[in-house]
Amino acid sequence: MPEKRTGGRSAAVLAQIRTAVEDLVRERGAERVTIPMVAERAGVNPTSIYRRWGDLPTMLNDIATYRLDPARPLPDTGELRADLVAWAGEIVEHYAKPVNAALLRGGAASAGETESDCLRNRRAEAVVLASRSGAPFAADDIVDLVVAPIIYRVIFLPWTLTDPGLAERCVDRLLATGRAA
Amino acid sequence: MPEKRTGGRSAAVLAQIRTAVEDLVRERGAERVTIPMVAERAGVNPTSIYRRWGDLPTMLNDIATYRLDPARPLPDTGELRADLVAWAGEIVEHYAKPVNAALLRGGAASAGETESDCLRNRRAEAVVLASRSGAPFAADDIVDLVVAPIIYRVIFLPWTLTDPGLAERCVDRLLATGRAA
DNA sequence: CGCTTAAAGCAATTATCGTTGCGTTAGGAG
DNA sequence: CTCCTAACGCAACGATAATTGCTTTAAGCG
Repeated sequence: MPEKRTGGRSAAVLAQIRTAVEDLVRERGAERVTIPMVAERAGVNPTSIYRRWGDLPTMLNDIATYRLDPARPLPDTGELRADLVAWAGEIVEHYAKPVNAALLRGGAASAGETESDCLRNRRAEAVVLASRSGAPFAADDIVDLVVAPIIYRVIFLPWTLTDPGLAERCVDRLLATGRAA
Repeated sequence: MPEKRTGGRSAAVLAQIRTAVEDLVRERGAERVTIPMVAERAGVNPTSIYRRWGDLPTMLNDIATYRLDPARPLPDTGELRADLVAWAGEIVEHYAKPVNAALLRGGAASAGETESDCLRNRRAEAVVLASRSGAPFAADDIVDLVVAPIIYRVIFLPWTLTDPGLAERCVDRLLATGRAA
């Protein structure tokens, strides 16, 4: 049995590295971060990082993936629109934090080969929400009409994220399209 | 008169650098490209690049900006839907090329401070198209409903760009929303 | 509680990046 | 054609990133 060692010191090191990455990425932006830098901030030897991930983009992707809530409960008020608004609001709120936005941008740079875990999760959530209410629209519609506009703003127009009506507007457009179809 | 020297050798060097960047970015992804690398591929001295752009993100942004047609004529068939579909189709087609997608991702990494020229142009085009037909919807709607879904797919789901109905679907959603409002 | 060995630390080495000063080439204006 | 100088090439340097061999620590298993 291949023994793997995920706990104890390794876990501690990993945690230190994670917070170091998050701090640095927030302070300087994903691309002005280097591995030795992270190592120093984390109080860890650079070698450990090189050996574990090999490469900075790889590491960033991994950290970014972890960052988003693995299995949080989805909103379930019984009313579809309210659920969707709450869900979209969570996404907006999450990426309104500069750390998460920076990590997303960093991840975007090396995305494109396989769908990043990051967004696959969102897609899955969308499917759950859609099917729960008898699926008046496809998961793709949710992605196109809610996720995409939000993520686009996060990456390219971050200062528009404070707009309080954003989530609602996206959801209403989605519902309108669902009705029309 | 500030003499500027845009032709001859400088132009040749620039062209070599451009194709080198495009090749490398396509081959390895924007994050794994370095300036010395580009210089070698271009058969040019690294110093020239450092002096011209200063650093890599700046250079990538500049190349990417150039890449998208600076002042091409917008489609004008007289019919709104056709114009929009053609316009959206152009964007899809443009970013369906791996080079352009990779450059966009590279730009995304350093975006967020100021709106990248890249997307500002698109926004401007959207305004023109909207106002031409008596503006049944805001520029923001075009961005949210057409640009965002496309760009989102370019970055995170590039393999879905081959979908031939994408542009039309986005435009139709936009028109539906316009009617509803 | 020991054994085994995965993972972290350490140190020395190599590779690579980015900078700078200076000489060379050639674009553009007169 | 000639002059001026912008832009490129070259070479040397300092700084930092990445690699590698070896040692040390401690996770997971019996």
